Amino acid sequence: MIVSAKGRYALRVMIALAARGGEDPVPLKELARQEEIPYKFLETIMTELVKADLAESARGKNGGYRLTRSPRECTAADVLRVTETSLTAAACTGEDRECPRADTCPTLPMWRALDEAVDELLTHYTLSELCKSAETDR
Amino acid sequence: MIVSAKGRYALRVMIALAARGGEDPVPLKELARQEEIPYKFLETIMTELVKADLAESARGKNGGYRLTRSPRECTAADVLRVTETSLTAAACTGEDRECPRADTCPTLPMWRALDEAVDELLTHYTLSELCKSAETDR
DNA sequence: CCTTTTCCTACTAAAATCATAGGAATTATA
DNA sequence: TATAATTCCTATGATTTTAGTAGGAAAAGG
Repeated sequence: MIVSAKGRYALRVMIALAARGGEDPVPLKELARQEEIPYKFLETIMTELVKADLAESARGKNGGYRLTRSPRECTAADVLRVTETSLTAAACTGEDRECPRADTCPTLPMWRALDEAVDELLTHYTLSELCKSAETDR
Repeated sequence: MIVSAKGRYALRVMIALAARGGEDPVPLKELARQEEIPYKFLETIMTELVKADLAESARGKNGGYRLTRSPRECTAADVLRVTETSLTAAACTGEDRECPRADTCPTLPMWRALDEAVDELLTHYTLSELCKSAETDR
């Protein structure tokens, strides 16, 4: 499975926030209920999204979360890069882990192509588009 | 990480077999050494590839493994479909696990698009092409 | 019969994934 | 200023997946 539950939850929540339009912060409780995501798990997810500056929080009564950017300027790739431990196809394609076989590895070009294809596709989906398809599809 | 070590090993071995040209079966011992893959782990991998009819085995002395098909008719997708528990983006996109939210899920179309993109790319790489790029690249 | 090989059945260790628990800090508002 | 609603922080636990190991049975060639 390419995308973890965490990533799917994160995307759903971001889309839900986008659908709300934006002014008032939405409390976690409400998001968790609406999206059927375990409350405490979602808490850890929101923390990551806030740290990554994709969402911002307001503490205390009437607090909650909202997006930092316009839904048109936030892509699925942005979100998933935060939640997924790795979006790259193979260990060898990151900057960090260069495997010793890299020079002669026959599969490396394919992994790179795969990375690129995935990245490009995910970058094409913005939150606002994802909102729209939820309305119009089916 | 999209592709497991098992899948990367499997591809490397299939490419190695393709590179040999084909008549004589290649013993596991030799493949494991050449490709630097743990012997016993590779054994389990080969079992799966044989069951999936991508490779065939010859037991006993002078035995080993060889490809069942021409390298031109075996793609990376064929190999990875055997080794990866799931190549689909999200749990909801398989035939088996239809999540209850599928009807209104805003992300489902994207997961489907992602699945298609990955599949198409991996289907374009045949073993024979992967062999070639190992020779000509760099 | 001996050697080389695959085949079969189990087991295990480590890592990642998916959460849960409990309480402290902050804020609006009555 | 008390209270309720909220996020923030730190830690822990359960389950699943991944990656690999162990030991020997079965087959085949010479």
